[in-house]
Amino acid sequence: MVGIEEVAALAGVSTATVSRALRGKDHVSAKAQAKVEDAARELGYVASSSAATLATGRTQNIGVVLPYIDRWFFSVILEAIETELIDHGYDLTLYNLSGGEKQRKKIFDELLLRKRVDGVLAIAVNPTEAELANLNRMHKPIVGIGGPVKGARSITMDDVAAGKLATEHLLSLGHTRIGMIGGLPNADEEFGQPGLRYYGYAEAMKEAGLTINENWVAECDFTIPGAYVVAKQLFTDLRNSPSAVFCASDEMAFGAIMAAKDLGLEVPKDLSVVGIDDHNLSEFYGLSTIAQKPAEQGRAAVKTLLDILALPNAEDHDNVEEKKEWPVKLVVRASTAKFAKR
Amino acid sequence: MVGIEEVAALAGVSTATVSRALRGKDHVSAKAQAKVEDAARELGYVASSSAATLATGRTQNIGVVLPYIDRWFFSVILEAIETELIDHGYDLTLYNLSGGEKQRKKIFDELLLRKRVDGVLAIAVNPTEAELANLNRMHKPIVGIGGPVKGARSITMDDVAAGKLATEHLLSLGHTRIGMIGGLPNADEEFGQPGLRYYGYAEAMKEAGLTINENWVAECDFTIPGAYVVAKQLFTDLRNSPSAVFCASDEMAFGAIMAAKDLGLEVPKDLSVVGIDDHNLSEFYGLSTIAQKPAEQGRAAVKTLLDILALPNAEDHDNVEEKKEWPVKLVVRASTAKFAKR
DNA sequence: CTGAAAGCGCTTACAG
DNA sequence: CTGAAAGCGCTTACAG
Repeated sequence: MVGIEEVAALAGVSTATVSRALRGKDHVSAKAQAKVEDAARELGYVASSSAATLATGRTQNIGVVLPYIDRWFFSVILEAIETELIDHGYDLTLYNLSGGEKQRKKIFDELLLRKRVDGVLAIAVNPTEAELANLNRMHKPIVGIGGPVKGARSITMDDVAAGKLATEHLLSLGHTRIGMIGGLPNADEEFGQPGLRYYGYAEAMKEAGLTINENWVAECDFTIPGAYVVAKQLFTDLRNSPSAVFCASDEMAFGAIMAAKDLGLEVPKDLSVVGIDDHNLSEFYGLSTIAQKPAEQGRAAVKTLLDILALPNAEDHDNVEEKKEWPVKLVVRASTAKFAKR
Repeated sequence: MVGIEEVAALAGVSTATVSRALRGKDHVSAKAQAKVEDAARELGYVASSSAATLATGRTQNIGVVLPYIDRWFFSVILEAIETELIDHGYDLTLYNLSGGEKQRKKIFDELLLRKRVDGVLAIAVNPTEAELANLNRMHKPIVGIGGPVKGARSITMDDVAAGKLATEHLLSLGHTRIGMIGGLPNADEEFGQPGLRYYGYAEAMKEAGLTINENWVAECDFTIPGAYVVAKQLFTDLRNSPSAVFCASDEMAFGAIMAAKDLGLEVPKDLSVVGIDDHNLSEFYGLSTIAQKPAEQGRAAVKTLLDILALPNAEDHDNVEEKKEWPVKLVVRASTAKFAKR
């Protein structure tokens, strides 16, 4: 395990000069620079990050907290964040909240605070007041994605607007018998996104002067199989069923499309389907959807966080509430079409 | 930022006693223990991990290296590993290799060696000799999953056996016109799994005295859309097409099933399909497949790695080649049936 | 069982 | 531009 002393000895300079040369912060004579670089290379020297952290107070490490990994939105965003952090010389420590309350407590009360990370990225995780207070006490900035974080910065799309935009697309095509698959307002997700998307749907329907048929609104667990089952229920009576369905996620839309197919309904001739996400399989399914570009959201969040960390004063690292709205776009493909009697 | 000194002062003991009480390693009198715990709680003290690492040489952190996150196998295994590590008091630092050669070099030559991790878990990543030599120099154990690691321990299923088992299942049902979708032997994946699975298929066919029809073997990128396209090609001439297809992954099997459906073929009446993985959607698709249980593989790898790290002598941390075969099981569902003329 | 003190390996203000 | 030295905040062998 070669240390800085050995490099200094081989290069014939002090450890201070080695440190300066290798970090490239202070000026070092070209000659010393070269000697140090040669020595470091020859010995295969890599600085110990714990020693550097202890001396500087910076870990060059970001904690990422999320509730799932094995879901499209999360895995895409995680991959983008990781690449972006590495590019900026940061490591990523992963904290998955799937382990329940006890694990969450451990993560927020111990791990994140063990001076292990310089900042936190919270993906669809809403810290409690106490959790945030702890972070503030340590001057650890946190940036949220996938939902607004109370008392801190976040980047998130407007779920109500997304639901409304999707529904209005169906309305614009002449549909009036519009169902919805997704979460109802009381769903206990971290931010109630499912509910928010429902509100957008309800708002659009109301503005169009239409009433919602409650038999055509189905709660669902955001999975393909779940939506498949639920979608079939919407069509128990083909003489009285929706001509269009808004699904609160693309995966549910895939399930709905498959269910329709298996019932002998043609999409979009007999049924229009629109989702939210722009999943990487949406093009394959020809799904019209609301794109939310998670990879770009992730990169933007990394930039926000690193910009804060670049500020020299610790007070500037304090968390302040600041919502940045992420733009949302309708992508029209083959799963939606003008209403036609079937 | 409260440190150990403040806790010691409040508890009226030395920092040595605080450390001992909080780590629970050496014996401490019940009275001192209580005083320290109270003081630590009152101050919200959490030890600095960089200081602890510097003093002990242990980071309590494991580096996980993988080529993708946004793929079923990888996200499932990652989630399982993370939970298991947290349970054992370890953090997980994520290194995704999707950033190309330069990023890989940075990861293996700098990040992993910055004394940041105690050990490495490599998922479907095969370190080069030089990369492994670096790890060995630092006495960092590495355990591989999803492919054998040359010169180190690994847990991996036998891809040839899996391909053979899947093909034999089709043979046992009376099929002789068996196609395959997946990688050909020359595919440049890290370990050539695609090729290995093909060899299993070829071996089974040969042992059954059958020759392979090259028009029925299609290379594919392991995605659903890719397999959909390729599967349709297998059925350009329905009078002369396979009655069964072995797909080297479940996602490709899903694509094949959809393609068959869209062509008006019934699965399994007109076409039997078998995959490899036991993807979480396989039950939904009724897919017969070879289960490889990535979450369990991940947990087993964590156990192997932590067991090594628990050995007190640094030499015991050295890497030795040791392949542990992961058992594989055929799961029969609704996508395979006895051969029948169509 | 407990404390004083050395030491882990860096970084950086200070002095030159 | 460079070096000697203090200091970051823990842990642990040593002595008592």
